Amino acid sequence: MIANLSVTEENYIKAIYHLQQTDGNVTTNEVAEMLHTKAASVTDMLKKLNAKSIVNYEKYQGFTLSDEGRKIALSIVRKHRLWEYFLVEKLQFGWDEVHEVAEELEHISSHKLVEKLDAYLEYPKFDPHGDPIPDVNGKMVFQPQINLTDLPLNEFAEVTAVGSQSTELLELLKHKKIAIGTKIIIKKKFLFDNSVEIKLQNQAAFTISQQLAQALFVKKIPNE
Amino acid sequence: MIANLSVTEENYIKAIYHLQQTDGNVTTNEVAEMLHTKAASVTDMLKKLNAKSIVNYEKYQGFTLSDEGRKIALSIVRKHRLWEYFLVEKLQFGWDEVHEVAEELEHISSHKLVEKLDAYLEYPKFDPHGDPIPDVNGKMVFQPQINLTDLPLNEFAEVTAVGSQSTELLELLKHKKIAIGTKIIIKKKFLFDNSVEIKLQNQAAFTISQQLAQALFVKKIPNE
DNA sequence: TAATTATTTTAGATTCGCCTAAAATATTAT
DNA sequence: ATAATATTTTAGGCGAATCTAAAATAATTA
Repeated sequence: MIANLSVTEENYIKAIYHLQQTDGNVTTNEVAEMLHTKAASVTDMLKKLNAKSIVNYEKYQGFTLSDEGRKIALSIVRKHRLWEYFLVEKLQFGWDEVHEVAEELEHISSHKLVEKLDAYLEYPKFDPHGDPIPDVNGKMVFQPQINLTDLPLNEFAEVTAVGSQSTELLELLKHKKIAIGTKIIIKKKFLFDNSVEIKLQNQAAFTISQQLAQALFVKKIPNE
Repeated sequence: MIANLSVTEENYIKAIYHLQQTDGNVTTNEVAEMLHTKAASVTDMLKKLNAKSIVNYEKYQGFTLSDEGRKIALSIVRKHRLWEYFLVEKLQFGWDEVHEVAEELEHISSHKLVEKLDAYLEYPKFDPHGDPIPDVNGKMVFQPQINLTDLPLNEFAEVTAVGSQSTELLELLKHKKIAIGTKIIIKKKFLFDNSVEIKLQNQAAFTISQQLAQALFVKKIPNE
């Protein structure tokens, strides 16, 4: 069913999928930027993926993943997040160092490997960055979560996900001792620069920038 | 130190290494056959690897791996065998189904991954087929082993390795219930076709072909 | 040793993914 | 509505890895 695809093709499919998730509609230039390539190369690939019925594409009219394309994208995302979980939980990698390795591992083709890995890890629902792991059918848990900037003052919450996997962000989080599962309260919001004063368990309050607050997603938890 | 190599280059290096191990000197045609490609393609690659000082090559005069080439080959073999061990020991794969998956996994580039995997597996010395796993410096345990056809009658021995990873061989071994570690005695050798009658623990004796006997390597063990 | 055969290498194409530069189309602003 | 700008696509080329067919060299045999 799932065709034999090159690593390059898979990377394009994944990029389109992720851009579709945030942007809604995706442009040639956005894909080019995400893959550090040029628009002309993207057009070439779109024609190829269109011929394989992985995207619906008409020139100058934009494109979207087909159902088949989405299925493929989900299987790649599944592999990526399972491997990340494996690297952190079993091999003791830091959650800030697994993304690149998983970028390679996600292209290993054996279906049996993925299913056995999933079983070995006991079917995790979220990866180390808080992103949901699609199951074998592509279904994933929807986690009701809000941006930290939208959390009301003095409400208890827990970090559930981060907005990107950039090493810069992860380095900062590590330094601030913020990770998935960290309990957090907003004590104050400063309108001048939209920075927020937060407090973690057993720690003095401190202030984080608007940019950092926007990169954090949380879910409310019952007050203790 | 270890250059950035394409998967294809790595596969050539590995092929040359393995052929060197058995044959001593390797020919263009042998490499072509092993990689299911043509002699002309091998020549092209030899020129490329020569330019990178990975092989010593002079046209029409044969070729060998350089020290650097051997180092690279060992690191690929190390990864291949560690992954095979992981697949069998942790993910419960059958030893007959891991070879192809490991062919893909061996090209994952992260050094840190290999070392952490090795630690996680507690530094195994042999892969599931009985082949030694090179350590981080390329050193591996030499296992004194003999071909089953050279085992004297009625001496206790234990299977330590198999001569190939072909699915055909592994299927046959599975059916005969012969695996790494199986205790074995030769009861009789038949000169007509060089078949041998063997006996495993708690089993009636049976006869195996010359071809199968030649594919089995054993070490003698103290009589019980 | 000379001729035949086998092996290896070169020459010239092909496919994939990429590029730059120019053309086509769409969007935005005047 | 037209002009200016931005985006996307085409055209043509390049490097990696492959192929087939032909040429060069080595090995074998008569």
